[in-house]
Amino acid sequence: MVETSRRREIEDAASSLFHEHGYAGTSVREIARALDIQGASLYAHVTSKQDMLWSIVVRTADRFEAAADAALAALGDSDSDADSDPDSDSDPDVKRSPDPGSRLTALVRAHVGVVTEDIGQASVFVHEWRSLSASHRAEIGRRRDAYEHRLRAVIRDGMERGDFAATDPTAAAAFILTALNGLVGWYRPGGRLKPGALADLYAALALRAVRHLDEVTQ
Amino acid sequence: MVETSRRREIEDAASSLFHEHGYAGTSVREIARALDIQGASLYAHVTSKQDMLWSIVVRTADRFEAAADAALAALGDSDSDADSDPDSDSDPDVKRSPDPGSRLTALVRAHVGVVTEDIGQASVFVHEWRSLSASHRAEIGRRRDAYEHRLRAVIRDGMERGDFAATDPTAAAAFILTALNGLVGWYRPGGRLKPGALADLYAALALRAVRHLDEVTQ
DNA sequence: CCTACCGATCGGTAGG
DNA sequence: CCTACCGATCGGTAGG
Repeated sequence: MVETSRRREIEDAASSLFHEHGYAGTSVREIARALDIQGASLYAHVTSKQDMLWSIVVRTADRFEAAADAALAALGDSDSDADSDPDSDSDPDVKRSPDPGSRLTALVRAHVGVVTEDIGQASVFVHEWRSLSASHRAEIGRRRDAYEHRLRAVIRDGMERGDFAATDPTAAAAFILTALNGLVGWYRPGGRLKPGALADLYAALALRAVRHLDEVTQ
Repeated sequence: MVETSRRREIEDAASSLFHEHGYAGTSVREIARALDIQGASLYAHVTSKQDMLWSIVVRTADRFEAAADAALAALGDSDSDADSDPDSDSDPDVKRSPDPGSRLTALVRAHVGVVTEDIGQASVFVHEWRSLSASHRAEIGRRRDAYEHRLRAVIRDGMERGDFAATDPTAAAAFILTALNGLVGWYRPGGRLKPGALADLYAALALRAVRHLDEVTQ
């Protein structure tokens, strides 16, 4: 569909401008200029400025959730998907999840991957949700909460197993998640640190932040 | 001076609205309405909307820097101020600074204190610098760099002394600093976690993030 | 701190 | 995707 690819070009231009100047600080005409068309011509493809923001935010939320799902599924975590891996040789009644350290590492690497893959979209998702309409904001709020809850559950699990240091799971999850999201403020594609190296560094920092000092898992 | 306190009221109203809706998303008339005056009446006290933003940002930058200075000075760090503490009994030629772990803890606690003390101002400082005019943005950029450099220096020092794990000091400082700044997105005065408890939790998380696993300093 | 007002720009529509 | 245009709102000024 031609329409779909043009729509994608518009959202790409919009997300990079929203990233630079914010949603409220970007005019519809600036988005149009980046595409070399007239401001009014944009409305042949989108119904409103809010429509563009909403598409970008939803698509990015999808990407974050899919990446987290895939990362946990690759570990053989039966909680991460509706149907568990039939090749798994673990007894589902005894220990259904891999160790919390591995799960935390997987979640952090997945999150960093999504951010570095498209810094503009990730930045809009992280910063511009305040500009969403009330109902859209509420919907994204629920999805964010569920996403953060998953990280919190890993930390709580690690604490209960004694792998992680005693801390406040809510504060620890917020600390780590905001650090990961903070990447949108300083990561630059083509910079000194490549996405893979950043994922390694951030996974190590996040894991150490919650892990017991006397653990020598890595 | 009456004028100064009225000016402060205006900046308080502005920072809380900038915090909620962003600089570009807040109109001068909305700020005026919060003060129960007409939009045009604001210009008896400020010269422009940008002028309000700049005052808030400068004042908050001052607070962050002063808090960090005081925190390090209280440890007896001779680098933290122009004139060193005459009561200090440490030999300035051998080891002029306290251990990196204490310095990191002090900086984190100071930062969290500034954020929790006025979440609106801190939020504007963290999020709205993109809305500053070019020259103002450049000036704040330099001050932010210097502030972050100080944190980086502590981390590098800790690595060289062997107290901290091998990591990338730039990435580690950014990780920690963005986690601290992320507080403006979820800290709420009067919430479950009080400023003191938050400072303790965040200091522990930041310290563990960079510290060697086999260290048992705390 | 007010009323009255300014030019510029905003998001969006009509009609092709 | 264009030209032409809309009402609303923007930051800010004049003059009191």
